[in-house]
Formats: sequence, C-alpha cells, structure tokens
Amino acid sequence: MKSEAASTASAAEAASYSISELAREFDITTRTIRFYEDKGLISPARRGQTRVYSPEDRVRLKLILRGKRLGFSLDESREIIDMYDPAHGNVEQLHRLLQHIEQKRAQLQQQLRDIESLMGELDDAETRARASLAQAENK
Amino acid sequence: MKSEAASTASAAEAASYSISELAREFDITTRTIRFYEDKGLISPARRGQTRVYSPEDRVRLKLILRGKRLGFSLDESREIIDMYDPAHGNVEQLHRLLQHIEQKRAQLQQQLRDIESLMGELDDAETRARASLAQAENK
DNA sequence: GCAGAGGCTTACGTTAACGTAAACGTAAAG
DNA sequence: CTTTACGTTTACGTTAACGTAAGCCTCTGC
Repeated sequence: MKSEAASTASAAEAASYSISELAREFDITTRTIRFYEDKGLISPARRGQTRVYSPEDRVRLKLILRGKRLGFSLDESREIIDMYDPAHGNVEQLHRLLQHIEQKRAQLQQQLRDIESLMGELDDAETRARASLAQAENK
Repeated sequence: MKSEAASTASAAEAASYSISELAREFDITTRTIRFYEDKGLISPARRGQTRVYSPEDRVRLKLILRGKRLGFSLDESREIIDMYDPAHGNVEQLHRLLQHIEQKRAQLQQQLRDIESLMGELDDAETRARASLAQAENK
C-alpha cells in the first residue's frame, strides 16, 4: 500500500498539513502563508505553537492563489472566499451578497473579453514573427 | 457636420489628445499617465513643454489598462506592447519572442481555467444565497 | 492686468504583499 | 550532547504603482 497523502496514517483521520508542506506544494514561502493568516485569510489550528492545516485551510490557500493569478488583491480574494461561507445572516446581507456576486461576474466577463482580444493579438504577433523568420532564413 | 473627435478640425490631420482628455476618457489621473511615461510605456510628442498624444499613444494606454485588468504588472504590459512593434531584429530575438508569446498564451489559458471555475462557484454561491433568501421570506 | 484653467517638474508619502534577518524553542538523528 | 531540520515571533526593508502637494509657466476671457 502506498503511503497516504501527507500526514494521514490509517483510516479516515482527516488529513493535515504542515506549513512547509503547503509551501512546497504551492511553491510559495512559509512567510507568505503566515502573512495570509495575519491578514485573516486562513486560521489554522495549533498543536502547541505549531500550525496545523486542515484540508479546508488548504482549499482556502488554493482559492487565494487562484485569485492572485487573476490579479485579485488579498482583500478581493477574502471577499470571494466569504461568499462561500454559510455565514450570511440577515436578508439585507444576502441581497448585498447577490449584488457582490453580480459585480464579480461582470468583472470576470470583462477579463474574458480582454483575454480573447489579447489571444488574437498574440496570434498576430506570432504570425508576423514567423514571417520575419522565414524572410531572414532565405535572404 | 458634427464636431470631430477631440482636437482634429477639418480633414485628415491625425487626431491628437491632451493629457487631461485621455485621463477623462479612461478614468485615470494625469499623474498616472505621466507615471507610465516615466516608466517608458508611452512617449508622447511635445509642443513646447506640453505633451501631445497621438492615436497610437492612446492605443498604448488602452493596452496598459487592459493589462491591468488582467493583473499584469507594468513591466508585463510593456513586454506585450513590445511584441507588437516591428522592431525585432535578429533571428535569435525572434525565437525568444516566439517563446515569450507561448508563455503568455499559457498564462492566459490558465486564467481562462481560473475564470471558468470561479464562474461556476459564483453560480453555486448565488444559488445558495437565493435559497437562504427564500427560506427567510416564508419562515 | 489679473484670475482661472490647464500643464509642467520635483519630491516626499502611502499601500499592498511579501522578503530578509535575528533570536529563540524543540525534537529526532548521529 | 550537539548538529540539523523545522517551527515560532518580532521587526525592519523593499518594490510597484501611484497619491498628494508645492512652486512655477502660459494662455484665455473679462
């Protein structure tokens, strides 16, 4: 039997991760992970002094990093993560949440358009570059 | 006859823009535009001291802002803009350019995947929020 | 002739997102 | 028993991307 995930030994003991394990997996530094905790984006458990990360913590980290790839600030990523929580109390807050979701959707749609046009331009640039290359070779 | 674009009077006099015109159009400050110039992203002409922006300058500005929406740094945007220039000299540079284009494409594809998943999660979040709302209303 | 309305330069200030380093604790390995 | 590996806190440093403000031209309308 192959060794299991990271720290789980036998049955269903809910895997946990050390800070350096996560750092390695996502190619970031431990400093970065602690920084995110400082900013209130993750709240790992503690065994004594040492941080112990749950699978949920790991998912949060993933969401943060995905946000980064999309150019989101940590505050924006926090907002998005909060949309996931079942913690939205009253009706007014729910309405605000829905508005917020709509805004994010609009932003993502703009990004889609931006990517589409940029992709086209990259195609053009490649075509021109290949043309220049061809001309350079048989000159 | 309706008044033409910004500063062009009669025939084909190649429109030009003042810094504040561009600032208004793109909803940024003049400081920001000058900052981009400082960083070598735009190089407007001068009439005396005053900056005079051509349509090409305006396009560059647009590209920078699109880059920002995609989370690019100014350096990255500069690289992308440079891909457009017909200034790639020798063969080696052309090969590097092609590699660069491929990298950007890969990055954009990752962003596409990220947007897709985030969109799906926004849908889920909306569904849950609407469910909570419905339950709150007929409780 | 002077008050605005722009425009310019120079320069210090600010925020986000970490980097870097010091100084210390602890547990397993040789 | 002392490396070695990993963990912790605290704190100052750094870079990008502007914001903000001061001080100074210059043209246009009244």
